[in-house]
Amino acid sequence: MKKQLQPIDAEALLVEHEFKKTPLRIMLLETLSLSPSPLPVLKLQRKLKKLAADPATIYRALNAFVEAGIVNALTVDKTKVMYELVQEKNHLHHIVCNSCSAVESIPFCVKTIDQQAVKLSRQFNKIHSHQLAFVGTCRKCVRALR
Amino acid sequence: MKKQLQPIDAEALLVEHEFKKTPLRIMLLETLSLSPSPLPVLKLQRKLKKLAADPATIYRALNAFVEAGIVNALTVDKTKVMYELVQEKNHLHHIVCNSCSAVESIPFCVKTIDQQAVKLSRQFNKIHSHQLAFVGTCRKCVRALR
DNA sequence: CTGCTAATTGCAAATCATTTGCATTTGTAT
DNA sequence: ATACAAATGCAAATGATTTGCAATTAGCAG
Repeated sequence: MKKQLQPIDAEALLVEHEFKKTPLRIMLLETLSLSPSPLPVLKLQRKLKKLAADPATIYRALNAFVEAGIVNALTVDKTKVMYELVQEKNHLHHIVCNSCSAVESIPFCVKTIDQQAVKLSRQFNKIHSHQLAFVGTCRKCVRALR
Repeated sequence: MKKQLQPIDAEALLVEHEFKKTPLRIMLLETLSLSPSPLPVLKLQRKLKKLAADPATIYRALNAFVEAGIVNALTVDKTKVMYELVQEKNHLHHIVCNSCSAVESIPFCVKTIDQQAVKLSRQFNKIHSHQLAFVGTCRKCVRALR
């Protein structure tokens, strides 16, 4: 049972977030929405090569999307930043190959990890480690911010 | 009930992993072992300033430790790499403030996340998101490697 | 304790992904 | 169609991390 990839309405998404609809941004969002796993910048550049897009422009677009909460930037190891569309079903869980760096998104949430972990490890052969981080605001900052 | 920090025997650890016992490495491991949370390179540099250690040396030591499995490199957001000692009780879970970037290690494992999540969010005020990644080896690579 | 050898370090230069300034182009509202 | 702000391309800047190489140091043998 493979996960069905829903193509998104990139233009609507851009309008919703008050971005101008440019070819690069549209194709960027569509590319992300059609990928079964988070994409590193290099792969995005390849996918967008028809547009002869400047790296700077791609970075600017990605950063703007992250800022707007449309896209999630994922960093599993030091050097590898990957981007993925933020979606309902997407709870930001991933599994990464420590050999070839392949990444898969995992379609379940923390709440059910326990039961799924076993299946998961069979699919992926072997899990060596995992990393979990919560992001929030600590009390000190909440105080400081008001 | 605060977590007790156990100072480690840095010299023994170095010997065990066939590293030479140099002042920098000893202090580096001790610093990491006494920190309640993962430390970014910048803070490590500050802590080691008595030794006037060259950044290159610190990076080399950290990379060697990570390679040896003594230290874990944690990257929560794009630019911030942090290092922490790998310890029995340390299951590589963290909570990060999205305002000041403070990081706390979380003393429980995935298996009990469900029950702990509530307490956790009270302590930390508010959790906006979380990120979980498993690292392992995919089938393709297992095949390729033999 | 002394000397030997390989590992470690400091320094300076190189690297590489990402960011930035600025002039030009493009999208959108009027 | 026009105007203005936003987006882009290009080249240069940035900044953390890495690397080459010569000098130093730790560990070991005698």
